[in-house]
Amino acid sequence: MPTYRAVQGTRDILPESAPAWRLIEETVRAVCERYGYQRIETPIFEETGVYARGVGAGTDIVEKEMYTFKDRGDTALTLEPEGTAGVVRAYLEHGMFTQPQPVKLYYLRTPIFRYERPQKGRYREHHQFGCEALGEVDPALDAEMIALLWEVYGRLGARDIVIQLNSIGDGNCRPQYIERLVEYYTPLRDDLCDDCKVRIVKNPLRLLDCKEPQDQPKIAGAPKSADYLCEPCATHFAAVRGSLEAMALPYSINPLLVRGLDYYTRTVFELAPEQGGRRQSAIGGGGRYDGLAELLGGKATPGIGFGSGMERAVELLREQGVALPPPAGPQVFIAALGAEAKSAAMTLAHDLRAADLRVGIAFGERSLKAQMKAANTSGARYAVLIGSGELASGDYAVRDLAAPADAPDTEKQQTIARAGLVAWLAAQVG
RNA sequence: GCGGUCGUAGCUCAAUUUGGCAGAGCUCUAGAUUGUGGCUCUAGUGGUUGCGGGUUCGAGCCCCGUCGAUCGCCCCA
Repeated sequence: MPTYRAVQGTRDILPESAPAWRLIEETVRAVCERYGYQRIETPIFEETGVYARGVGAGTDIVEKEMYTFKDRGDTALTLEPEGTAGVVRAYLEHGMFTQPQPVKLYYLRTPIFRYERPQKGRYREHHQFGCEALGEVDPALDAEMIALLWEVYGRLGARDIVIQLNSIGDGNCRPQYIERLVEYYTPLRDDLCDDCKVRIVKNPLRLLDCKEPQDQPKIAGAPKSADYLCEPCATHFAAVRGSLEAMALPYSINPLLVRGLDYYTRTVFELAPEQGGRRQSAIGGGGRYDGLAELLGGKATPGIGFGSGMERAVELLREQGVALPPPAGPQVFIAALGAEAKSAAMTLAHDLRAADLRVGIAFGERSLKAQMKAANTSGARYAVLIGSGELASGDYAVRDLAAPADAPDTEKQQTIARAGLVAWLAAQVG
């Protein structure tokens, strides 16, 4: 048993999952750029205040899930627990409010750290891609972003994904709504599950997504945020829905959808596989955060964004059996016998790679048989054999590894002059 | 942070109701006439049975602790 293993809740992303990661990354990049989003990468740690103030001191993330430490200069730092706050900090720091608004940014494969109890689809380190659009309140921007996220998963080939949408109001109407909610729940208090007894004080919105059967009837009768929106929020919400309908996106309103970060206002949304049912299966979620920039010390700047978990996306593709592009193995494999031939093999490999071919070489002093075996396993189409005969004549043996096993050797193998070999192979595999 | 299940070679698993220096398949390495793959055959590498205690003449199998995985809660992507 090895002395060290990956620490709890972290995992290695091994070559076998590379095709899925690559497909997701390329899809995200292409779709984001099509929607006019530009890539941004922020540091994976920030001063703790960025998250403590941005995400909200009372949230679980800040209260008990952040990886916070002091560096050698005694600065309080925190490993990024979510993607938005750092991007907003960068927007303010670099004066992006002087650019044409909205400023549309995306991040990809950003590591996110949360000290949680690991389980399937939930890790202490995971990666997200996400988008942030700052400096514009237009509800069309909300709808466009939801469309973007939807398109990413559509292009990936994921099936049965649903969009859930809600509005939780803003600083004007939400406090009043929460009051109503608490008023409604207070008389029912003794009858609530233990978690909800805490929620009613600590995080009333969460009352709405309790899963205890005993509380479901109470949830059904509870006031819903969408019914208590102030006029501007109601207008905004209606416009978002209108734009989604204009694009024929199959969303559904979920009046019970709330999100855990304090900075959300108005629009909140989530993407999840249809049969998952449970919230943990959400593969992306976000919303508007019109108050966040101010919390971070900037001038009032509206914004909207989402984050989407890439490990969950990889798992989703695996579960749904989405076809992935095969890994790019070598096209040509070179086997050599003896030191002089090995040297010639290195030269040939170098020339072939300069001609953009993917080339493998047998290392070590293996028998030709072993080298041919390696060539076969590598998946290469052609094997080039170099021995004393080839060196003397200048004609190299080239074997077609894709030929039928029962074909005669004369059909599988031929000799090609070294001088024309690079061009010949390039033409064959090109 | 709480509760359930589980933890044997790199991988998938076996080891009679507690007892022989712990086995198989796959992978890997080397061979099966001297320089040739895909099939087959042979052999080998590889485990102080997650770790640490305890009970016992004796534990992979029983007990406790611990670490980890997994499922659910909490929360989130």
